[in-house]
Amino acid sequence: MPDVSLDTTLMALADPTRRLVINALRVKPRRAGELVAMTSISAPAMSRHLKILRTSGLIAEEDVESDARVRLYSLRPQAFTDLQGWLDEVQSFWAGQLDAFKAHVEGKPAKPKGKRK
Amino acid sequence: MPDVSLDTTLMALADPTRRLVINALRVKPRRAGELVAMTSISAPAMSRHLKILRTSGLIAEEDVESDARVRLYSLRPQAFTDLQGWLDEVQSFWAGQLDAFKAHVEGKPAKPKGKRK
DNA sequence: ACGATATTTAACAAATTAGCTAATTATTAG
DNA sequence: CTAATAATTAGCTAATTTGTTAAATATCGT
Repeated sequence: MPDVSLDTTLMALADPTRRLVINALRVKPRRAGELVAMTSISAPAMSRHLKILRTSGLIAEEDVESDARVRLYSLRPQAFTDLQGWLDEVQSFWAGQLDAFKAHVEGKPAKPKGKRK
Repeated sequence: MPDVSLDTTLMALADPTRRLVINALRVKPRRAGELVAMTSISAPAMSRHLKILRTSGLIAEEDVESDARVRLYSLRPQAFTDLQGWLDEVQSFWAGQLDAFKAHVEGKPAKPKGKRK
């Protein structure tokens, strides 16, 4: 079962090779070998990156009919959506800060001690 | 010169302690000591986390007039915005591939997965 | 000036990570 | 059947990360 927590999502994305994979899969699903050819790392190294991306829920693995040796990888939007949700939450602080800033500019030394809004 | 690249942003966010700091700063700016008290790590460890967050552009450091020993840390929205931009780009693949995906799903019933291992 | 406080830097150990080559598994093609 | 291909797992090493304690720096209160 994939671990779709924010922690594993961000950990999985915090590697340049894995983001290169993500960007490659944006265009279309790819085989592991294709992804190896796009980078300068070995097949085993790529395999491990793909495993991390898979268990973190960022990509999906799919078998291909014509050749059972091949695994096709593609993006899964859910994990990205969750991350976006967290980012939106974090960003929401800014609206609050803006209010305080406006109050400050308009004459009040905004010192938000209590909870607002 | 903060490094605001996507790489450092994600690397900085891919640590639970640092995200805890981010979440704490959502409410209001905090001193380093406050952040230490919220966690179970030592002050030096927190100091290094704050340095990483600062050099990655996610937080800002500010001196406080009443006491020159303390540093106030607060969120900076720019780095988050950049990350959101990247996420939106990645997500855009989904719209573009919706048709192909629908065709795939509707045209080819889920095939039995080959048993491996 | 002196001791206490807030934070950072230094030095080091433990854990994790990313890479490699070699071996393994599964499947295809001749 | 045998050789080749696609991908993964195993075993090892080097580099990086996170944590700790001790020391350093700077500032405050008396």
